Amino acid sequence: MDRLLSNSASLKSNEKCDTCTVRHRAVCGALSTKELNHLNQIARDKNFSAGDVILSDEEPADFVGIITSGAVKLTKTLADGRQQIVGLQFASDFLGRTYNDRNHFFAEAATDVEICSFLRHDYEVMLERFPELENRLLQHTLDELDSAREWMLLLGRKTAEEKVASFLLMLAKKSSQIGCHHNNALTFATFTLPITRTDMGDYLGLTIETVSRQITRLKARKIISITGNRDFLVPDLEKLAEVAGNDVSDIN
Amino acid sequence: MDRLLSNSASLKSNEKCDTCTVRHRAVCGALSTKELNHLNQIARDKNFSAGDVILSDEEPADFVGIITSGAVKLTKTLADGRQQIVGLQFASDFLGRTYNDRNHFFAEAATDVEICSFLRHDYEVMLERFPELENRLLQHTLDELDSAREWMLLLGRKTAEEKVASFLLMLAKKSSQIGCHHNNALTFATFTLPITRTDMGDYLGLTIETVSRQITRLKARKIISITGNRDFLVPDLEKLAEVAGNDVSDIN
DNA sequence: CGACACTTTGACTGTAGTCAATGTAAGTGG
DNA sequence: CCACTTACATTGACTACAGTCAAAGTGTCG
Repeated sequence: MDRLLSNSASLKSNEKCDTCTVRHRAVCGALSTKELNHLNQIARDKNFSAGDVILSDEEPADFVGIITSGAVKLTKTLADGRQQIVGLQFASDFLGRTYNDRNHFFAEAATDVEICSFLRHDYEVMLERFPELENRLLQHTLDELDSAREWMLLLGRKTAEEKVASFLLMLAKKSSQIGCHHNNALTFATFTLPITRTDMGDYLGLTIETVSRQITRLKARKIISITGNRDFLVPDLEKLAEVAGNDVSDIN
Repeated sequence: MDRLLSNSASLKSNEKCDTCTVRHRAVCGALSTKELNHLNQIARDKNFSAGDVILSDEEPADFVGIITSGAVKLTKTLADGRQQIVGLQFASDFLGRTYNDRNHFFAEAATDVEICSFLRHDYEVMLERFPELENRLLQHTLDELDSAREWMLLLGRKTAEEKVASFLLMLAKKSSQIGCHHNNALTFATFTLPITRTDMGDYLGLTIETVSRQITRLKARKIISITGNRDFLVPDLEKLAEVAGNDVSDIN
């Protein structure tokens, strides 16, 4: 602990957890104030600029962490350069692989990113010490698995139009979680794309041209409208959901 | 417990765990003999015939379990009937969703299936009581997430030929885990398809016709040969891996 | 043997990919 | 302030890979 306390500049103060914007949504929300204090002691902030590689599949990662701001893309690449984004993570998401020193993907900062990080080994000790923390991580991992499987359906069976609509719908729903809820019947949404068209293609298993064409079509059909370059407005989420091809039971 | 003990016919005896073929690979491998005894008390065997629905995404599932024999496919379906298999599970895999009474997919028996099952609530109590068990479940879930992401790369970016070759390679590797290891340099493999061509298509995001054509091509190129109808022989795994487009670092 | 389910093969089509050019916006330096 | 660069996005013409529709082939079981 002395080792960790020595660099006081990058250490988080106790109050930092109290004012943390993601605390309740993140895995640490499972902990009591006292327990949180222990975690606090070993946490340190890391900052990345858009484009930075946060984790590589080549070298073992020595840390894990919770994203406190920004967007992170998890990518896998074939030998000839074809790329697939296998996960997009935002504030409050857990980043990194416990119990395995090898990642099977890259994590890249899609925007500027702030991470509340822990040395992997130290964090694993905490997991052992606080079963609630491990339980919360398990639940988070199960949710991620559900999302991954939802995306498998999209990649394997949806058309280009449905793929693009599904992605925009996902962002629209995410933004409304953070922004204001209208009286249960949320009908419209605005949001800003956190990633480029190329990334959209890599996330949806499409080329950038196809993504662009589908966006143009959705615009022409008045299902979306674009203000500025990356700012989207969806006037009727129901209509977008219809195009996305989700059946009623879908939550994601 | 009385309630559970009453139906002695379907109860597992203590010895059953000792002779269990999947014990060491499954999540219960984390437990000591004494702890295992507790789990044993609440376990009961369930049997399903090929085609049976094991879990539905419509009704909440009240049980979870470990597959002791057979193959289970996890499926998701769009409103118009397009289907995607989002996971294939075999002996020793954990089936079901803890901490959530809603499944987001169907689980269907691809072959006849035997499951060592637990009431979901009872199992969650065990998870709380034995942190090693929960830890093992977390690790299993993390591995499943890794596999799901590997499959996202396949679905989003691989060609039909690469998809089929990847699937066959996966089965070949799985069979050699169960069968005999040759002195580290395993060059050939034989295995039996656990699923139909239709299922292969649903797993790979292809039509049955495309799957069939690609298999014919691989046969013509002598990369695989088929004995009987579902029995495959791969003379040179390296060559198959090359067609599958996996880069060297891939483990799965 | 016939019925049925599953698989293969063929001819044709269509969706998304490829290649190429143009458009747009933000930033740099003369 | 304007020309220039650079990165990102859109649009167009053409192509190809996988999908669709249809028919024939194979194997299994009663």
